[in-house]
Amino acid sequence: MRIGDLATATGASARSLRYYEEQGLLASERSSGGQRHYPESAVERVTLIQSLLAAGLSSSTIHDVLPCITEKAIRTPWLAERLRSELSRVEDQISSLHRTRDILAGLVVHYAV
Amino acid sequence: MRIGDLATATGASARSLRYYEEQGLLASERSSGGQRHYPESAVERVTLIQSLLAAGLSSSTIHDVLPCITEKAIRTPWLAERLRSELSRVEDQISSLHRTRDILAGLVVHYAV
DNA sequence: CTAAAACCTGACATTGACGTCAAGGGCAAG
DNA sequence: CTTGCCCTTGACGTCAATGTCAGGTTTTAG
Repeated sequence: MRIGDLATATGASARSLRYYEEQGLLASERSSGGQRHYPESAVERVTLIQSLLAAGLSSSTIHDVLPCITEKAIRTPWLAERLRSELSRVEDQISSLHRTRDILAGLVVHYAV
Repeated sequence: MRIGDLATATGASARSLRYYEEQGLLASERSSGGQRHYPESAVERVTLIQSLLAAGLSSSTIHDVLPCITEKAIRTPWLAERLRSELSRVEDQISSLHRTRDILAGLVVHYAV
């Protein structure tokens, strides 16, 4: 598929897809004319990238952490530690959001008309 | 308390506190010399602002929604709707983060050394 | 073959919540 | 009164992901 197809399939803009590639998060084959072509699996890859970005991971962190999904060889202790660290960051973020949600919910109850 | 005290009490920088005031999120009295003074209650107010910012609310949204905590008069249907809308945004964000956490947790299990 | 649609690179613009620096004024201790 | 620290406003810088525009090339439909 070409970049426009991938864009509509994932909801990401073509600009974002090129940016992901520039950051080393997403690979592409090039046609003889230089245009990007992606396998079907790229859809899943991009939605994963979107999830991690939405969770507040930076693209450089994702770059450090994402390859382990496809390349099994680089299973280092450092990577495991990095993953655990990001996981706990996300868990902290979730519990913080839970408290904030409770605050908002309290307001909603209080201000229901 | 002065701005430095409030900063150390909340962990926010003095710059951030001035920014909150500029955005209409935080009030202050001024001394004769023009320096800001805050009541004790400002600590709670600032931590609340921090929570809402961390939850992804913009400062302008917080501006729309925060006064209802202190000023009881402005209980409008519009405000209630706005609150509900932000609440559901935060809830969506939480469940999205849950999925992301599960992905990361799966990776951690897989790459534990 | 030709026109339209999609794509390319490169560069500058944007947004939001701040950091940071400059140049000066306020305020308590000695 | 002076020293030193904290404060003031104003302005410009930052960062990350993305928008947007320009000028040119490739691919596709007819």
